[in-house]
Amino acid sequence: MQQTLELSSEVLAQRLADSGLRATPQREMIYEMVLKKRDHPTADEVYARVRADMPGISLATVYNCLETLVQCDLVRAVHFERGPTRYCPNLRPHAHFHDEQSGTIHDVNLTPELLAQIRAVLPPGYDARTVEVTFRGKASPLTSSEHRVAGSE
Amino acid sequence: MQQTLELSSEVLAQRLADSGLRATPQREMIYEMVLKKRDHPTADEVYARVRADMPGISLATVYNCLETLVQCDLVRAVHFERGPTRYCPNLRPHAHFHDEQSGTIHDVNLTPELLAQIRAVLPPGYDARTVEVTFRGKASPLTSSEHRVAGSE
DNA sequence: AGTGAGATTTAGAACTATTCCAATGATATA
DNA sequence: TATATCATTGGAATAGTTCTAAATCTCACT
Repeated sequence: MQQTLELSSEVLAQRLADSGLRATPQREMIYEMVLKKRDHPTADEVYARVRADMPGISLATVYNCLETLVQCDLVRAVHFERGPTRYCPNLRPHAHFHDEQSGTIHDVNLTPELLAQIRAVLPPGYDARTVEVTFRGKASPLTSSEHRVAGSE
Repeated sequence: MQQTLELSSEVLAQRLADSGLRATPQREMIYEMVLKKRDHPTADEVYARVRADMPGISLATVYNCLETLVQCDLVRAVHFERGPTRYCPNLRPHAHFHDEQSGTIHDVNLTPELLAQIRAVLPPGYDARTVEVTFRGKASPLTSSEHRVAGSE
């Protein structure tokens, strides 16, 4: 598990610089927070977590920073159902399993092969930048704790 | 193309009855409207279309009826991005291609085989009721008109 | 046909999530 | 250090949806 071989703050600073943006304490804090707990928080949840360490931050800034992180390809915004946008720090190809009973979300790895097969259904002329796969159903309690990767509170 | 071999109003009445609900003019009208133009309208768009024929209908009723149709499995609610819920009358297994330039949505057929393969990535204990596949990208104009199945205005 | 129970519709208020805005504060560069 | 630009902030504004309470309709039963 090489998580901090490259410091996330450096990755952030680099990506921001690439887009002509500045590294600010708010952006760093929010990026750290989203990476730390690898679930799918809403802006409000991020706001709550960040305020513990940075009490003066505003909700507008949380929205701004999350949007910036999305622009820099450091997190992804997802919309599982109607309701608040959720932010996903997992950048590897994966599907989302939405447990309808608990409301939790589990990441499920996708192989490049399967992704290629899915893309193959597109008629010529369709150029997909991204592919999203979402399951909805129930995960039986016994296995859900073992396989659980991430979920909302 | 056997679209009205079984009258859609009868299908609706049956499904409603199955759930102990009544067939009302508003429910029938909204169901007809959604079937007639097979795109992915928002509640507001349905409201606008329905009002032409039924001027007194309220937006709340449109929301209520659409929700009822979703409960009866006659249409599906989809959320492509932050923004209004869209309603999809296509009940066959299909993916959605979201053209990022035009904002239009195209249905893309999915084979049962591919769906089975996708489901196969789930670890044991995960029981998926539904699978959703969404592409985002651009459809080149030449082919998009040929393959276009449905889109928002 | 009349009546009551419950289902349905309606208008508008309330609510949630998000964006906009104008003022303030921070930063990099000349 | 002045200046231009970028970023943050709080509050107002907006969009989409849900809630609420009253009016209306429908059905089953007389």
